[in-house]
Amino acid sequence: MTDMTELIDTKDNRPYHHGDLYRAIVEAALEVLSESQSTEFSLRELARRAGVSHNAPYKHFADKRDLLAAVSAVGFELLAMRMAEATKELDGPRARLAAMARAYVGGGINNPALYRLMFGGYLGGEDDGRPIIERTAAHNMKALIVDAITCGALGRPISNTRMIDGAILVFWSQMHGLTLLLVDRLVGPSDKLEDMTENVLQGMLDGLVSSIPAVPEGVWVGPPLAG
Amino acid sequence: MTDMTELIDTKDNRPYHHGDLYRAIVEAALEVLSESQSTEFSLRELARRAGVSHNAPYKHFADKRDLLAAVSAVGFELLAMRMAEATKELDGPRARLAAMARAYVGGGINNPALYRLMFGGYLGGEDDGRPIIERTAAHNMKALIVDAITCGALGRPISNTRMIDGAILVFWSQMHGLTLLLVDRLVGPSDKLEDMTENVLQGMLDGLVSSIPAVPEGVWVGPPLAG
DNA sequence: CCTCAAAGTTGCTTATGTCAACATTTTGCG
DNA sequence: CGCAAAATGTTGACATAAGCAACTTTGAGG
Repeated sequence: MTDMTELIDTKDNRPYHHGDLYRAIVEAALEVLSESQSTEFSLRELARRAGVSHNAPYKHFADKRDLLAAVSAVGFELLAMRMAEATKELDGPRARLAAMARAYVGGGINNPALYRLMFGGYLGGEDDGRPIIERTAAHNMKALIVDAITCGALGRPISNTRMIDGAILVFWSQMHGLTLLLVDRLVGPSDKLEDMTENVLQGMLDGLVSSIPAVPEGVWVGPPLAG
Repeated sequence: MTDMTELIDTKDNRPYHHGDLYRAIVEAALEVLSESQSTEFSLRELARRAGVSHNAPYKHFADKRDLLAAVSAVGFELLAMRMAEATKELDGPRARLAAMARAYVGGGINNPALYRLMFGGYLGGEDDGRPIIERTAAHNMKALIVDAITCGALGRPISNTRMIDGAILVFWSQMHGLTLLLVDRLVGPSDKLEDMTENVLQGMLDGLVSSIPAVPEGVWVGPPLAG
């Protein structure tokens, strides 16, 4: 269990009535989410767990969507930490990439509901322009992948951004897809996760080493930054 | 727009009070789903649209989850049709696989909420053993991919089931991941979908042609059949 | 015809999201 | 220090939803 205490973005730290409701609510949400594996919990339930009245959370979150966005952001931070942790002691860029892949897939399996929430459209809100926070969180995560690739995970250092994006696109979709198929039990069993990841990764990296498909003009890879 | 009239699995066809509420409700759900791009509509809303009382749907669906499972099943059928349609006139197995990939990704982009619903855990219900229907629907879809691969999409016919599953695992996760990254706008823009699909597909197929990673012992690929 | 089960209806209970008005605490500032 | 304003939290209310129960209508089959 990674310690997530530092992660939650408390707007301020002055101990008030409750002390730190914002954090308490987000933590409760993470709890309920991983217990029930569903986002269909109620704000009131979270309030109850935090020992406050049913309307207190509204002083910190505009609505449920807003709360879920915050949870999603924490999820991205956790995943990024997992990936950073997994690669910390590793030198070879390829080994690092492989470790990241394992961490990525493992993180998803570990808490499917959180993973689905993170990638489930709560950060796409171009429509109502609400959540910006988790975009940057997702972006941080991407940076880790970029790093491994530029440093030569594909046999040589890469600097052409089109190619970097191309490689990331392949790597990321592959891992993302594998994770979700595992999460949704369309492939499995998930205790063979390591083998499967290794397998898929191996093939993909071989393919990338022989030819990196540069991304077409105008394509972006990674969450679009605010604006 | 594909005609989906035939797809919906009406339990029986006797025209009763309403005539065919089951179908009407599922159709309403598909409508609302693609309009609102959210599964957070109410059964009552569907009942309203179908012109029946708020409780009528419960004669056809045990609960909301059950209804969503049925919708999900239709989604799989639609996707399978799209894929079949896209490959109908094509001979070369590789061209067929590419066309299927385009259809798969395109189908997701076309109705993100439906796609998320399909792959969003409503068919994993080992926990409560509810939905079986959509598993087989998903399975039918897989068959199309198997076909293309066994027929030589990777340069030669493949018959080793471990290798077939390995190839499908790679192909499927890659397409699935790409689709969801596009759907969630983590990569884009989605009007460059064709280019990106082609790109990713190209690299992946090249990789597969040179070496097909056989799946490890005990791994399954595709929805586990009932039981 | 007449009975019965399927299909649909009305009404109730409990729970939720969210708004509004009110109470309390903290902070910032003269 | 002292107080006004902002930040937090509370109570109450409203509209709406899920789902259960009891009742009514309708079509099918003996």
